[in-house]
Amino acid sequence: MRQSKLFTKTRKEAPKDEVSKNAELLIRAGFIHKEMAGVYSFLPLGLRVIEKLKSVIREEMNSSNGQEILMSTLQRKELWEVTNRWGDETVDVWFKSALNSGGEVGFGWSHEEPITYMMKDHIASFRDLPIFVYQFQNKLRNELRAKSGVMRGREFIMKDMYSFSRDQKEHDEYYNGMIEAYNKVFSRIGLGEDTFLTFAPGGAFTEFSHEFQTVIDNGEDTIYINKEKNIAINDEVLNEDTLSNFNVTRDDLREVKTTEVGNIFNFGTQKCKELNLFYNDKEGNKVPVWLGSYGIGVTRLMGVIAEKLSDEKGIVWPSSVAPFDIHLVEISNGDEEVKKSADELYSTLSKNGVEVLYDDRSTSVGQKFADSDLIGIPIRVVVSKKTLAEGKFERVERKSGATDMVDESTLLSQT
RNA sequence: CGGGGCGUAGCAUAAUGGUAGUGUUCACGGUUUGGGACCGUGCGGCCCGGGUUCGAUUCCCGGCGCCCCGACCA
Repeated sequence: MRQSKLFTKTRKEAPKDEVSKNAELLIRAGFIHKEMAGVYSFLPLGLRVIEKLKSVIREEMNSSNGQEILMSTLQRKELWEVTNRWGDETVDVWFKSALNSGGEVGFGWSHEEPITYMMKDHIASFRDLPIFVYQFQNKLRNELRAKSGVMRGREFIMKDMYSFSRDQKEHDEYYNGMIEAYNKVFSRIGLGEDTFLTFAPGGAFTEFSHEFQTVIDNGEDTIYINKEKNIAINDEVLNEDTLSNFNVTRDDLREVKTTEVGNIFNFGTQKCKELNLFYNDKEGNKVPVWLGSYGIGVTRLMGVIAEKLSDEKGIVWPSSVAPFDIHLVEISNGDEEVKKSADELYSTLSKNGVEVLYDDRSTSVGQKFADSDLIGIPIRVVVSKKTLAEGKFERVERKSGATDMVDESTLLSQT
């Protein structure tokens, strides 16, 4: 994409109503626009990051036999009344609205109830199971206090997967496989080192649920970790019992601030019993389905990455989720030869599937480099009189600043 | 929801009971040209409602919005 056509502008200063680093950087670089507290729109660069994150997650979900769907945002009141989760006393984040034709609907803050109910259409026999479905959906939650930029919003994009299994064994197998899939996701998007599978409060059926917690300075959760023993425990469940369970003492653990980027949860058979989702086994017995739910906060991930993987100059996107592969910057100052060389490189790279943001604007070098650092594409390629004279292109790694001179074929294999 | 803070131009920031200055962005002209370059000209603003006052952006009351701490967080 030619940057001269990109409608978004960068800013030197962050708006005063944003204090969180993620929102400051994402707004300054033109990735997102704030609509209201806790609600952000995604601009071209931001949307590209979201789509990259989605495709990494999608690949791992598909590898785990997940089938992608898209459920509605509007949800039936009656469904949630069945499980006693419509009332504001039980769920305090509901957005609700009245239908002009009468009745009331809810805006989905979760999809466990609707999807379980929907599966009644498709699950009748043990032959129909297991089923694994997922979606990327905007969740709407009437949070009392939105905060920390895109980290805790009232509207956000979430990947939610649901597993429907015949029995506990089948459920556990998938659940454990999903832990592996999640680890792959976080590792692929550059958060693997600092993301921990964390034991957290369970529900009525299990002692623990599992959260994926990423270490971050302004995190809203506190967990206790021991890297050597590969143990992470949410402070909500840190007690003597838990400690002895894991055969550690408090002194073995280090306290860190984190944010929850993923959560996997075992519902057992309760949800399906409540919503009357049963199947017939081989003997013709009516058996309740096992439900598991697996979430990843996609927009929150964007914030975590922007915040964690950044320096004083701007964002440093990992290549797996960067909005473009290469930031091509021409320093022609009106020199036709330089301009032509950059144009040609842009065209060749684009034709060969390299995603390039081409800074073809007639603005100062300083402006271009500052914007480039702020936007944070992993590789910058500079075309100037200097590089033209050498017959090569200058390649700069955003993360390290490492610079070398390369030819076109090297850049073609840059993805 | 409890506590605290803040609403001035697209963004950032100042002063003021007598209608507002600066930086940046933007437009135009000129000089520059490997790190947000310089000079000049120009466009553009006091959150909403009520009160006090001859006069309110300023003081008072209410509302709305935003941020932070806490509580909450499937």
